[in-house]
This record gives sequence, structure tokens and C-alpha cells, in this order.
Amino acid sequence: MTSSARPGQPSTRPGQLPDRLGYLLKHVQLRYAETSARALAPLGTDGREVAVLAVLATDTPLSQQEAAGQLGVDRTTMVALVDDLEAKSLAERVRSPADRRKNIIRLTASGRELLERAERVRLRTEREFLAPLPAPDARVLLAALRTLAAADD
Amino acid sequence: MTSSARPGQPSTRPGQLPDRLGYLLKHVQLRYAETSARALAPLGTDGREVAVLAVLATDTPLSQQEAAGQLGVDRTTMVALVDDLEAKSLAERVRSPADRRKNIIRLTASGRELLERAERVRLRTEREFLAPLPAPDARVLLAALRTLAAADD
DNA sequence: TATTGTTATACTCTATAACTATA
DNA sequence: TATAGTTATAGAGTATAACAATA
Repeated sequence: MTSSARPGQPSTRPGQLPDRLGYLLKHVQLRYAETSARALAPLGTDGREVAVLAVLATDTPLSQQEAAGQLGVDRTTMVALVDDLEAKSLAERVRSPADRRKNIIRLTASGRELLERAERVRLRTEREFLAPLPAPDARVLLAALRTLAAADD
Repeated sequence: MTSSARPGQPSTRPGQLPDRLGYLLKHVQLRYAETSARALAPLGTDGREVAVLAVLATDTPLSQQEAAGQLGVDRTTMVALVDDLEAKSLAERVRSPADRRKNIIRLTASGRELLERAERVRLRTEREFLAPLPAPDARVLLAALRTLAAADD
């Protein structure tokens, strides 16, 4: 691809696509998702699943709904995520003794093992993805994204 | 939020969600999409549609496939986008005289008018969305996103 | 009555395959 | 044969509504 969107004039014309925040966020996100998927494929997993594992890998195990809250997904969405983890023997549902409505999700040994390997891959992938940026800019980017992700406007 | 992910230790623990590039990109993108949708709703449009209008508002009108290429979507996806624009009388298909297989997409007067108003809303929305950031950081963020969106790894 | 997990269902977004009309 | 647009269809991803078990 050439694309070559000239950064020429301020232009009376409506901002070119690559100047739009919405377009940029969407496409960078897409590009990273692809990059990440390619890097994690050899481990038989993807960024989504690894994020779920990471959330569940706390000292105090979470119920499905608590995990859903941290992931920012609906509890009905969480069901399928846990189903998949269980099917791959990466985690298991345990009825909470304290409140028998709740499923406590426990990572299995292989779940923790996969998470550990995936985390190494993730760190490498992020580094490579950000490589086109000068290091200080990469740090500013990360900090800015953290700020914008948290902002509760 | 506190989070305070010290860049100190490599950390044995799996990075918290808000430290993950994938999570950050996804959630910032989602937040911006919501913000943008809310701002454009009074105009009866959304960021997606405005992006399509912006692409089509060139001096030399584009065919559907050319527009699809610039938007980064499939030509089959483009069909529905143009359908919607036509249904709202914002654009119209004109058979290309040069190559009768092609549809040239022409914006109507009201299409250009909507685009103009939407662009003002977009600029204001972007400014407000980035307001939590120091101005220099906002500029670095934009530049970094442009770099990462373009990088052809 | 309210909450947790579940299922069924639907909606959005997008792509692949196959058709048509042109070239 | 190849290309532009179209249609039908299917696959993610996610949410809403309703239900069972439990509180």
C-alpha cells in the first residue's frame, strides 16, 4: 500500500481521515489486535483470553460477575468466556460456599502457565508495536491512553 | 483511579488491565465512539457516516470501491454505507460514463451541509475529549497514533 | 424481592462466495 | 477473463429479556 496522505495544507476541506481521532483510534486498535493475535496464535490463545486470565489471576479469586465488571463486559458475555476457559482446562468454576449463587473462578495450573508465557509474548509484542515511536513519545502515549481510558466525563 | 503502575519492576504479576496496550486502545476507542455519537446525535448522524461523507467530499468524486479503499472497509460493506447515504439524500450514485461498471458517489447539497456542521462538532468533541491531557501530550498522542496507524509492519 | 448465573434471542459490524453487468 | 457493484449468508461480539437457584 502507498496511501501517502500528504500532510500539506490546513485545508478548508474536511479533515482527512488520518487526522481524525476516531479513525486513528479505531485503526490503531485494529492493527494492534491483529499483531497481538498473530503473536499469541502459536500459544493457542488470543489477547482477549489472556486479559481474562490476567484478571482472574489475583490472590483473591473473583466471581464471574466481579470478573465481568473488571473486564468491562456484561455478565452474560462472561459466561461464554468462562465456558471457553473451562473447555480448555485453563480455569474452573467453583460454587462459592459463602454465597451459593456465585461461581468462583479458579485458574488451573495450565491456566497460570499459559498466562505466564502469554505475558512474555505480550510485553515483546507491545515493545515491537511501539518501536516506530521515539521512546519518550511511547511513554507519553501510554500515559495519555491511561488518562483517557479512566476519564469519567 | 489509583493504579499507579510503577515502571519499576518487571513484576512477576501479570500486568494489570490498565497497563495493557490492547485494553487501553480498545477502551479509549470505545469511550471516544460514545462521546462522538452523543455529540453528533442531534444532527441525526454519527462518526462513521461523517467519515464516509468526508472521504467522498473530494474535488474528484470517488467510485464506491475507491471510497471503500480509503475507509479501509470491504466493497460489500461500502454498499450499505452508500445505501444509507442515499436513503437520507446525503449522496447519490451516478453511473460512471467512462466505465459503466462503476458508481460515482456524489454528495448532495444537504450532504455537504451536514458534513460542514458535523466537522465543527467533531473538532469541538475532539478538543473536549483530549482536554484532560496537557496540550503538548495531546499533540504527541495524535502524532503517535498517526505513526502507528500508518506503520506497515 | 433481589441477585447470580444461565439460556435464548437479537442486533451490529463485517467478511466470503456467488451473481450481474459491464469491460 | 477480470472488475464493480450487489445480494445472500455467516461469523464475531455483545446486549436484553426471561428463567432457575439462591439469598
